[in-house]
Amino acid sequence: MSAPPLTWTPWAPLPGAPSYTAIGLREQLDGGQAFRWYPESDDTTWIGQWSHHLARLRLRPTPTVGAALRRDNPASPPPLPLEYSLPASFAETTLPALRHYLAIDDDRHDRIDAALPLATDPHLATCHALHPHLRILRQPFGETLLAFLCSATKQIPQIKQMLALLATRLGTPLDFSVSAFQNFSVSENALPTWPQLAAVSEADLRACQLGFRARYIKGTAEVLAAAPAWLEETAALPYAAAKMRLLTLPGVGEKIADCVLLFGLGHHEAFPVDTWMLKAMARRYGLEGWSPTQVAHFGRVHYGPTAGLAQQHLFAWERTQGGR
DNA sequence: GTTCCACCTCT
DNA sequence: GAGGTGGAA
Repeated sequence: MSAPPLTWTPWAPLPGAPSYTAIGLREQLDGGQAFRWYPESDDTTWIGQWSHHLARLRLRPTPTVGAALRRDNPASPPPLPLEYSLPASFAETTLPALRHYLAIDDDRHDRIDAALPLATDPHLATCHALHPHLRILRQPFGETLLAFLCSATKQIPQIKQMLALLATRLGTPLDFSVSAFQNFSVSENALPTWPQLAAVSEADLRACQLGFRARYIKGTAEVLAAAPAWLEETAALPYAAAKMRLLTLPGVGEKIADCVLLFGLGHHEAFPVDTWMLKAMARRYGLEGWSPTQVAHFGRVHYGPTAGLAQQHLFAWERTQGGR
């Protein structure tokens, strides 16, 4: 009855996936959208989880000769194709799930990317040039809600730590043996579902280093437990109506609602505004003194259906280049 | 309608 | 003080 040993499929190209630089792949997987991807030995190979899935991604390894040829321009290595490796016994279902998660062959992403107002918005064009292939992930709704309830006044490494603890202590084991994992930060468990969260005490949640967020997660779990179709019904609503429902949950304000709407429900008109974005829009767009709500409104009006992707580009640039 | 502060835990 | 929210002033 013990889980089978895990064997990985051989590394293979991921058809339809964009090419990334190491920096770009890090921004894509660990830049504030998702919190369950970990680099392996270097920053070109990552292992990550979502739902009951586990996957590895890497940049196609460069031959040594290639590295030598790039010696003249080491600061900007060329983008490399993405490769994947999956648990062999689940590859048949995980591969399509991975493609969906990464929005590969998603013409909606391609249309939105093409519709970004790069010609009339020079700063956005600068940001976009830094990560031309950055895309909005398509993450499971319930997990996205949990992740961003953890995110209040926390940095990415701390959010990842909370989610890893939640999975390890409260989640359901995956069908893999523990020894399969090469990175200790990767939990052998899925994240706890909302029914599972409703069944544990606030004290158990606090033991996952959630702090005051434990009360919000417990409260949200109770709301969802009292209305079993809550997530499903919310997922069926358009942006504004889904947002109103999310805002009724304890611990969900406008920023977290917009993150969940964008990363978990694919509502690209969402424009999450945190302190980084407040700073970015004040400095780059002259919005000094504007409130977060006002900046969010500006973003939705200015960028329309491309607001979510534009926000991710502006956000990435501000965090990594913003000192200039 | 806006502003201020407590809320956990760690850097 | 931190990638926020809720309640009070």
